Amino acid sequence: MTRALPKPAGSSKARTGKTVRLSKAEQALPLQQRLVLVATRLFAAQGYDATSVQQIVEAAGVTKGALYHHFTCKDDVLYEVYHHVLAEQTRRMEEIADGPGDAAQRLAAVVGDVIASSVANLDELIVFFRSMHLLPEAQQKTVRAERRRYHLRVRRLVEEGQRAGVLTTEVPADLAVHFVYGAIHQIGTWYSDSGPLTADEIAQHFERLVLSGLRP
Amino acid sequence: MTRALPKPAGSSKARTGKTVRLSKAEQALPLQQRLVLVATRLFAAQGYDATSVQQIVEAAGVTKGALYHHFTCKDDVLYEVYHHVLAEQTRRMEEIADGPGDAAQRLAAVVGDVIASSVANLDELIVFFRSMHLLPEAQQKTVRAERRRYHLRVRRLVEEGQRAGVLTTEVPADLAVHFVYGAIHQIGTWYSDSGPLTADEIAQHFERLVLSGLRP
Amino acid sequence: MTRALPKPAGSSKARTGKTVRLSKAEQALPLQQRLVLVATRLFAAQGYDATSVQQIVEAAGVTKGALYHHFTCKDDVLYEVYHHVLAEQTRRMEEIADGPGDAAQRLAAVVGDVIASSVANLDELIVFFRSMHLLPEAQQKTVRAERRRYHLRVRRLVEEGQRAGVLTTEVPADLAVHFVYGAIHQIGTWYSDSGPLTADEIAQHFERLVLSGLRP
Amino acid sequence: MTRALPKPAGSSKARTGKTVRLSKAEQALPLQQRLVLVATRLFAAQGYDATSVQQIVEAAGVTKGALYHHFTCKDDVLYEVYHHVLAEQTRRMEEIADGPGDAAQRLAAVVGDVIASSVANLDELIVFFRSMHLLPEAQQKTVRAERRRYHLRVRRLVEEGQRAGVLTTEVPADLAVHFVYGAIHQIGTWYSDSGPLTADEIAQHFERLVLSGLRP
DNA sequence: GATGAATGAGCTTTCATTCAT
DNA sequence: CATGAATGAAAGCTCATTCAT
Repeated sequence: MTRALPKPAGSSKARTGKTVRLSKAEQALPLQQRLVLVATRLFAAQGYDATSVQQIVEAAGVTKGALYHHFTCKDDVLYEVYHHVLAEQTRRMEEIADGPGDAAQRLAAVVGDVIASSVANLDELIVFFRSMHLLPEAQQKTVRAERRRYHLRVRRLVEEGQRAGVLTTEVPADLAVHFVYGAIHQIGTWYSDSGPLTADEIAQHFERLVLSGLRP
Repeated sequence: MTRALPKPAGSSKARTGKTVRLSKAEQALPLQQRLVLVATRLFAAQGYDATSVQQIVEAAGVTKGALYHHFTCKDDVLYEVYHHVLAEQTRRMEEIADGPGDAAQRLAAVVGDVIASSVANLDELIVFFRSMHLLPEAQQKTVRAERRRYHLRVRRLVEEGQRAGVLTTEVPADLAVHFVYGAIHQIGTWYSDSGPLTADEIAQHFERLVLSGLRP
Repeated sequence: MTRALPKPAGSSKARTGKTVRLSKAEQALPLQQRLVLVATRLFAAQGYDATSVQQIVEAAGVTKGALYHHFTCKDDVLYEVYHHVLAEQTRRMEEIADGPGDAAQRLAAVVGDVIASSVANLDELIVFFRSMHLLPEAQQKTVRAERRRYHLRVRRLVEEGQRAGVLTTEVPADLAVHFVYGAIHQIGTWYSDSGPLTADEIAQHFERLVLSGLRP
Repeated sequence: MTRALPKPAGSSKARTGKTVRLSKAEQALPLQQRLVLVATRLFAAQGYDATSVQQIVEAAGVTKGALYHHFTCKDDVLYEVYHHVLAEQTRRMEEIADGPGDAAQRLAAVVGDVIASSVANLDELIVFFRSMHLLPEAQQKTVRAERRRYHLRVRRLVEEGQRAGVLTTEVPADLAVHFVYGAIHQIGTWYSDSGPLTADEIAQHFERLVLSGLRP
C-alpha cells in the first residue's frame, strides 16, 4: 500500500458538484448554442469524461432528449466546441496574417491577438488541449487537419519574415511556430483574472519575448 | 464469459484497443512500478477515464486483486504517476539550479535538461497536463503545491539573474518562468521521434530562443 | 442534428439498416394503407420492437405527426396488420368453405388457396406469427378470438367431411386442423421466391400430403 | 383515426408484469444456467425485446453486473437458448436416424421424439421461432447453419426411404421435411397442458398423418 | 392536418470496488 | 497474496408520445 490517501467521497465521475450559472443573455441563446456553452464550462472544470450528459442538460435547463435532438452523441458536443474555437481563431489569425505590415510586425500582432482571444475564452482553450484526444479517431483527424492548416499559415508567415531578413534563419520556421504557440497555449494552466497582470500586459510581454528570440 | 463476441464499436470507453508491450527490463520491475509504467502509457494513449482498471491489469499481466493490493484506488495510480514525474524533475532542476555558473547559464542548463527529460518521458508529460484535473481535489492540492515549489525555485533563479544583471528586469520573473515552461510543456503535443529534429537540437534552439528574450 | 456521425454499430434497435422501397402503385395508396404496408415490411424484416416509429414514417415519406394522426399509437399500427390479414384470409376461406363440392374437396381447395395467399403476402404471415404476442393483452384477445372463429369454421368443414365419410374419424378434427395449418404457417420460415418450387407446386404437394393423411 | 383502442397502461416494454418462479432444484443451478432458464421463460412470455435485462436478473435473484459477468451482452443470452435447444434436438434426432429400423420407421420415431421433446420444452420452442430473427446477423448465420445441418440429415433419411421404396418419390424430399416439421414447430402456438390430448397422443396422431402422406 | 422540438421513462452496458475463498 | 464472482451506481442513449405553432 503506497500511501493512505483520503478516499474520494462520491463516485469517480462528477468529481466536482460544479454547476454552471448562465447570464440572462446566455439563457436567451438558442438551445444548441446554450448547450455548447454550458458543456464548454463543465468540460473545462471537470473534464469531458467526468462530465455527464445529465449535468449538461441540467445546467442548460432541459432534458436529455433535447440534447440528443440537436447532437448525435456526446462526442458531437465536444466536437462542436473545437469547431467553434478553431474556426474563430483561424479567421482572426488569417485576417492579420494577410494584412499590412512586415512579417515580424504581423507575427507580433498575431501573438497579441491570440493571447487576447485565448484569455477571453479560457474555457475553450482548456477543453481544447485537455480533451481533444478523447474524440473518436475520425473526428480527431479532422481537428488535427484544421490545426495543421493553422500552423502552416503561421509558418509561412515566419518563412516570409526569414526571407525578408526580419526574422532569423537560425531557427527552423516549424520549431519557431511551436515555440511561439507553446507559451500561449499553456496560458490556460496558470492565468487567473485576479492575477497581477492584465491580458494586455501579458500579450505585450509575450510579443517582446517571442520577437526578440526570433530577430536575426 | 460464455463466448467472445465482437465488442460493439461505439463504446465510449476503451476508445482505442491500445495494448501496451513491455520490454524485458520493464517486465522485471517490481509490480508496483510496472503497474504505474503501464498505466502511464495507457493514460497517455487513451486518457485516464477511458482507461479501465481491467486494461491496466491485463497489460501488466496480473489481476485486479493485485492492483488493489498495491493501490487504494484508481486515483491513487494516477497520483503515483505525478509523484514520480514531479519528484524526478524537481531533483534534476535543483541540482542544476544550485550548481555553478551564472544565473543565465544555469537557467539555460535547466531548460536544456528539462527538455531532454521531457522527451525521454513523453507519456508522463502528456498524462500530467491532460489528466491532473481528474484527481480528487485533495490530491490536486498536493500536486499543485509541489508544482508551485518547483515554479518558485526557478523564479528565484530568474530573480537572481535579474539582480545580477544577466537577465532583463523588464519582464516580471513570474511571467518569464511561465513563458519558458509553456513552450516546453507543449512539446508533448507535437514532438515525434521521427520528426526532423533530435531532442538535443530542439533543446539548443529553445535555450537560445528563451535566453535571447530574457537578456537585458 | 448538427452533423451526421456514423451510428455506433452496437445499437440494439435498428438491427438492420433495412429501408423499404415502394412501387409507384403503392406510393399512390392512401396514407393509412401506405403506413401499414411499410410497417408490415419493416416489422417482418426487423421485428416490431426493433422498428422505430421514425423508420416507419421515413420509409413512408411523412413525419410522425402524420402517423399519429391516423393511429393512436404504435401498437395500433401492428393491430392493423393483423386486422388486414385476418379479414382477408377469413373472407377467402369462407367463400370456399361455403361453396360447392364435397368437404374433402373444399378442404383441399382451402389449403391450396391459403398457401397461395400466404406466399403472396409473406411479410404479413411472418409478422403475424412473430409479433402477435407483442400486442397489449386486450388486442391480443381480439385477434385470438378472430383466429378461433377461423379455426372453428375449418374444423366444422373437417367434421362435415368426417360425418360424410370422406375424411377419417380417427384423428380428432381439432388436431387435424392444427396439423394442416401448422405446415402452412411455417412457410414463411423457409419459402423463397428463388427456390426450386413455385407456390403452385407447393400448394399441390401440400394438398396431396394433407388429404392423404386425412382420408379414411 | 382508425379505431379507439384502449391504451396500454404502462410502457411498451415489460408488456406483462410476468414474473418467473423457480423450483428448489432450479434455484440450485449454477447462475449461468439459471439465467438462461429464467430468460427463456420471460422471452417466451413477453418476447426478447420486451424483456429487460432487469427483469431477468430480478427473476434470477442477482444484479445486472452478475449477468454481464457471465454473458457479453443480452444477445448472448438469447444465443445461449438456441445453442441449448439445437444441440439437444440434433443429438436426439441423430441417435434415432442412425439407429435400427427401415427409413420410414425411423422417420416416424424422429417425429414422435421431437414432438415429445418440443412439448417438454415449449418455452424454448416458442423463443426459437419468435426471436431468432432478433439476433445479430453473425449469430443468426451460425444458428441457420446448425438448423440446415439438422434439416439435411432428416432429408437424407427421407431420401433413403425413397430409394428403399418405403416413402413416395412423388414429393421432393426437401418439401417433405418442411411439411413434417411445419406441423411440429407450430405446436407452441396452440398446445396447452390442459388441452384434451396428451403429448403422446398428439405424437401418435402426427406420426400417422405424416407417414400416410409420405407412403408410396 | 402536419411539423419539429421536447419530454420522461426506461434500456443496455460499463466499471471501480469488495470479499469469500 | 491473489482470484473471480458479484455489487451498486451511474452513464450514454433511444424512443413513443405530446404539443405549441
